[in-house]
Amino acid sequence: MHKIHTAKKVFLSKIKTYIPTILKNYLEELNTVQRQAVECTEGPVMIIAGAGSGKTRVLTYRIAHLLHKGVDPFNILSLTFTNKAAREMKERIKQIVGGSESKNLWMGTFHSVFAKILRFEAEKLGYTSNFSIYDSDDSKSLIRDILKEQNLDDKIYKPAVVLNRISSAKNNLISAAAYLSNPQVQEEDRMAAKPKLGLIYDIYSKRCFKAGAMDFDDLLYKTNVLLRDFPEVLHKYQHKFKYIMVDEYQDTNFSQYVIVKQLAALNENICVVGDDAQSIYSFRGANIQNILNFEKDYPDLNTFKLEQNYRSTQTIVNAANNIIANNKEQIKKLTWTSNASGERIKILKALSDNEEGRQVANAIFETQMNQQCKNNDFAILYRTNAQSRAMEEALRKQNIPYRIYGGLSFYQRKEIKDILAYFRLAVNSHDEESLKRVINYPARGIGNTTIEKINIAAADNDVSLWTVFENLKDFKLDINTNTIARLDDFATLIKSFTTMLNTRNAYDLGHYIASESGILKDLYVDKTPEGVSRYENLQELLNGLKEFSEQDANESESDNEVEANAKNTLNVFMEDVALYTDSDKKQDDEESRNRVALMTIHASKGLEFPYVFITGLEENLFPSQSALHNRSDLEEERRLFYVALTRAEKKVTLSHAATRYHWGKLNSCEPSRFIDELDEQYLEVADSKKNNGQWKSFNANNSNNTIASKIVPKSTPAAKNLVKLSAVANTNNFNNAHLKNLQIGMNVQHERFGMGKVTQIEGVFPNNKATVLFQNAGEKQLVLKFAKLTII
DNA sequence: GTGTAATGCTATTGG
DNA sequence: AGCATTACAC
Repeated sequence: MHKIHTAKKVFLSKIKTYIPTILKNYLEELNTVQRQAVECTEGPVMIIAGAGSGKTRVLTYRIAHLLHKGVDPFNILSLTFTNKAAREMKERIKQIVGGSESKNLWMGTFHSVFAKILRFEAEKLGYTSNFSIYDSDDSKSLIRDILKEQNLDDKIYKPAVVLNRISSAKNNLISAAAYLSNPQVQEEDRMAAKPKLGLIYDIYSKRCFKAGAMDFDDLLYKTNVLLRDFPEVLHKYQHKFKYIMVDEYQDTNFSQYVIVKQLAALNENICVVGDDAQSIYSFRGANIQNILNFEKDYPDLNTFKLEQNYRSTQTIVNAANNIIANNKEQIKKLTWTSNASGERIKILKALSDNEEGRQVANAIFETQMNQQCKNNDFAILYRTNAQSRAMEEALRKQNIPYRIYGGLSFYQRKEIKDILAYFRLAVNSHDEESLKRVINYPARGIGNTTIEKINIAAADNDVSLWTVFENLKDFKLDINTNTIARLDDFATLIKSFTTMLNTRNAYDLGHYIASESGILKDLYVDKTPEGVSRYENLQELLNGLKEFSEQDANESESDNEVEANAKNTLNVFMEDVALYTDSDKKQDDEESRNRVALMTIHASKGLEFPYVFITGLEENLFPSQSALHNRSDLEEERRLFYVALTRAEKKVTLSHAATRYHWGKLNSCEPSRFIDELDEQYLEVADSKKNNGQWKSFNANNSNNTIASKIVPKSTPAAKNLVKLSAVANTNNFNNAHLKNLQIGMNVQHERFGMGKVTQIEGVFPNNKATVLFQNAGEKQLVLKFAKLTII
């Protein structure tokens, strides 16, 4: 108690310096525990924050509080899970303490913060500050090359699997040398019939280094190497980051854990925030033990548990607790809410994945008609990205605008990767993956045989491809003079781009490269719809460059000491671009924001929506097939379901389909065990679970027809079910039969919108829509089978 | 060396 | 089903 009091005094004394903005007393917006967590700024702190418990608010205010106490923003490091979260948090802090202070905070994802530090310290590791960042496609492509060169079978050494192995080695701080010399690891690989994994890892690392490139895991791994091998660097950052905060701590891996531990070792002002119940990233090395063991690392720890949920209804909170109670491993906590009990969870049963989409789209439409709400009040969540297609089609048919988050991101599109490869080459010509990508795109007569010869020369002399390029004559290659000339032209082109890096801004140079490389023309000429879309994407990237180039110099001025007057160049743009994701893209206008959100459950972490649809609740899909055979994987799937449920504020709707396409083949599906785990008291239809079991007998391998009676002969028990189900699905269609004779000009009464007049009718009953002009509510489009309308 | 047809692989989640 | 790589004709 005493501590809290002191902290408040300090805060009050500071008030004089921030007169206008401070008037809002942020501490009063917090509940007791939240406030304690905010005010406990010294020493190790762990905040166990249940879903919707105001975690972001606590983190934000804690930083604001530190600033008010007079801590220099340069001394605060805050690690978030996404760049978007960092941006939003910065924005809120700015509102509380004012802009000039918040700018200098170090805030971002592990990857972006430590990429920045690595660029600063690159020389110590033998890199230059302009190193490339390989994304996983680059990494896999490099692995494929290595396999070819080593004559290894890519069916045994699948690139994705190899990369995973390398990735988990790095995340556990095992170097290639350590990997090769560890008898246990070697034995493991021999047993798995993949004895060459260590060799591949070793070559892979060397090739990345030669190309001046780091992959995603290197950004963490090399940071560890830096802090381990250069004590003066460690000391520097230990002194710099006097206060460290880590969000979503349950999803950090060993490599991240060690970085944080090292940096915090001097001051021990380390605050981690997390929820073990929401740990869902073990597949990329996240270790739930980091949060479970935090107490052992810091025995004099202060722990705060945020257990009151401000987001969801009681039904949702209780149902989520009911689900997570099935997990064995967890920190005990009781999440509760004082919100209303709210609506029960609804379950939609569909015959096929397409029908599931239709039902979800209809339900959204219906909710929008009954409750006045916007498109962005809805989210459709799924376990795998492939499920988005059926949802998209259904939403398009209903004319409901939507936006897909994740999936194939903008920056992963071929045309974007192509132009970025040129940019990367301009910044770092040794970047091997970029060079291979565009050396003959657009086609300039440099074929595989020539590239192969250069490859061999580079490998024989242990230099990068670019070094061979730059010194073609010295390598005495067996290439005809014509081709030599083309190679020289290409090298000259790239060099000319490089020389312009410091003399032109990002947009000018980007546009110049797009046109000089021939990409702009190549995409412009293609008038197919896909080609047009590619051209538009390229334009969008260039627009982004333009915005970047025109950024107010003041905005970015404070960032760091170097490059005082070179903030708008292409190399600066390229520093972050590899770490951008779709959700980092700004979307300020109402039109692009007011859309139904479609995303995987993983991508929904940290977000909230009034209405949430969790789709594809089927065995082998959710929980995923690969999670069924061991307890901890299954528990992670269950935590994933917990995360999905707790995204919702008002209402959750679950859906599952009896059949689903998988690789072009129709499969039958059983409802998920997670539905059975939900207590019936939380479900809208009490008997909705009763007939689940009978679906097992349904086999739809030879049909893609959605009309039930046509699929299976009526005599079988399964057929009876189907008829019954389709009847259920159809009841909605006919409960508005009295509207069959609705005509233009008729006066009608709506449950919510009041009196109105029909101005237009389109479509055929019962799938028709009417446009009604209401006296008070304005013009509305109503689908008649759902509309709460009466003819007057 | 380039363009098109055939083949084969993929889809668990992501920075 | 959709995309990427490979095979083969020009």
